[in-house]
Amino acid sequence: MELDLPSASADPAFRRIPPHLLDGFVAHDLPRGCLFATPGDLRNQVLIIESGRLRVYLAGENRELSLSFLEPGDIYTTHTPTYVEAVVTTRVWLMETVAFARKLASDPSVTPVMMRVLGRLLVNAVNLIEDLAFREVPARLARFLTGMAERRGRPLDGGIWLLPLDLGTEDIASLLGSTRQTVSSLLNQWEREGILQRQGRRVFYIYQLDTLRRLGTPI
Amino acid sequence: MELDLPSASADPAFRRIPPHLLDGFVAHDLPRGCLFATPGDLRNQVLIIESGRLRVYLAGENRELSLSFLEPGDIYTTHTPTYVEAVVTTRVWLMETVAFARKLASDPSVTPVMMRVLGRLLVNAVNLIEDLAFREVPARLARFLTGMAERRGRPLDGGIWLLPLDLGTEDIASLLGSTRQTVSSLLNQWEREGILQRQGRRVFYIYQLDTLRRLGTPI
DNA sequence: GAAAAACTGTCGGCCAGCCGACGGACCTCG
DNA sequence: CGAGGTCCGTCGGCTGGCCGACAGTTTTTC
Repeated sequence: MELDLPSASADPAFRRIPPHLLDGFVAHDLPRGCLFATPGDLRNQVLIIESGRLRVYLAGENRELSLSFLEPGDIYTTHTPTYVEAVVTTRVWLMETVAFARKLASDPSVTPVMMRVLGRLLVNAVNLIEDLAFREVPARLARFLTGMAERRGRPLDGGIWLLPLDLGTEDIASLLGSTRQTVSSLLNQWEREGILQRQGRRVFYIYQLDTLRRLGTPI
Repeated sequence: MELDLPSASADPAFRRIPPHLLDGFVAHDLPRGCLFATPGDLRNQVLIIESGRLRVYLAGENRELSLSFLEPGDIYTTHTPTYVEAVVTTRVWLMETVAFARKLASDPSVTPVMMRVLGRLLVNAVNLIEDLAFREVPARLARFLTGMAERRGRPLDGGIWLLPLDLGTEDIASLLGSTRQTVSSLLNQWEREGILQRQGRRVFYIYQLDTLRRLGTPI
C-alpha cells in the first residue's frame, strides 16, 4: 500500500489538522457522485476530508434529508446509518474504526479531538431534531440563513450581509427536511418582501438580517 | 467532600460499570421532579445513573420531545442543549467534563467506554431524525413497540409477547415526537383490531408482532 | 376512604406543507 | 453554439396530525 502525503497546496482547514493525527490514515480519491457509504455497511471508518465535499444524508421514499456537507478539515465517522456521497471529486483520508481504536489507545492526544468531533455531531443532531419536531419550515430556513450569515457571511455597508453559499435550493431544502418547492416559494417571497436577494446560486445578499432572526424565533 | 460508595444492593446494570470508571465521580441524590440540567447550562457534566430514572428532553412551545429515559447503568453527557429531569428519586454519579477530560488523558481505558456512549447517543439521534423526517406516527409507534418487545419483551406461548413497559401514553408520545391524543387513538385502534392489549400502564400483550413490524415498515 | 391530582379517551376544526405536474431557466457537454 | 440534462418556480389537491376542549378513569395523597 502506497502511503500518500498531503499536498502542499491543501486547504488551510485541512492543513490545521495535527500531522500526527493523520498517521495511519490512507488517502482515497472519490469521483463525483461516488456513494462512499450506505446504512448497511459493516465497515465503520473514520474519515478526514482533504479537498472536495461529501454529503451525509438519510433517504426517505421520495426525498432525502442531508445531515451535513463535509468540507476540507472535517472529520467524520461512518457508524451511523447514513449515506455518504461525494458531491464533487473529493480526497479523503480513511482508517477503519478498529485500527483507529488502537490509535486512540496508543496516542492519548487523539482522544480530545475525537471527543470534540463526536460531541459536535451530537449537538448538530439534537439541533436538527429540535427543528424537525418543533419548528415549521419558514423558521428553519430563517435560522439556517442567519446561522450561515454569522459563520460565513461578510457585513457590507448599510447593514447588508453578503453570504457566499455554494448550495442550490434543493440542497438547502434537503438540509432542512423540506422540499425544494416549499423552500423556493419562501425564498422568492422573502425576495419580493425585500428581506434578501439571490444572486445566481452561490451568493445571497441579506438586507434584513434582523427580520430573518425574528422569523427564526417564533414567539 | 465526603466520598460515597455504591451500595451493595445497586442495580445489576450499574454494578457492571467498571469500578475504576467511577473514580473521581461524586454521588448526588435528585428528588423526583428535579430539573437537573437545562439547555442554557454552562456546566457540562458526565453522569452515570445508579438508581431511578432521568428523562432527557427538548421543549417546544406546547409539548416536549423526550430523547431518552436514562436508567441504572446508563452514562450520559450534558453538553447537548437538552433538559434533564428526574422522573423518580434518582441517584447519579457526576463529574464535570473538564475533570473528566483529565481522567480520559490519564486513564486510556476509559476512552473506549466513552466512545461507545457517544456513538450510541449519535446513532439514537440519527434514528430519531429519520423517524421525524420520514415516518408518520403510526409507523413510529409500531417500530417503537417492536423494538421494545425485542429488547425487553418475553415471548409467551402461541406467539404472544409480554412487554413490561413502565411508560404512560404521554411518555410514549413524547418519545415519538407526537401527542398523547394521537398515540392514545392508535393504541386503542390496535387494541380493537386485536393486535395488542394494554394491561394497566405497565404491561402490553402483543398478539401480532408481525403485524406491528409491517406497520413499522411502510412499503 | 375520600378528595385531589394526574392521566386517558374522544372529538373535530384547522392548517402546514408534501408532492405530482408542468413549463421555464440555466448549465454542461460535445 | 445547440442539444440535452439539471434545476427552479409555480400551482393546487390532499392529508396527517396537532391541539383545545371536555368528560371519564386511575392513581396518589392525606
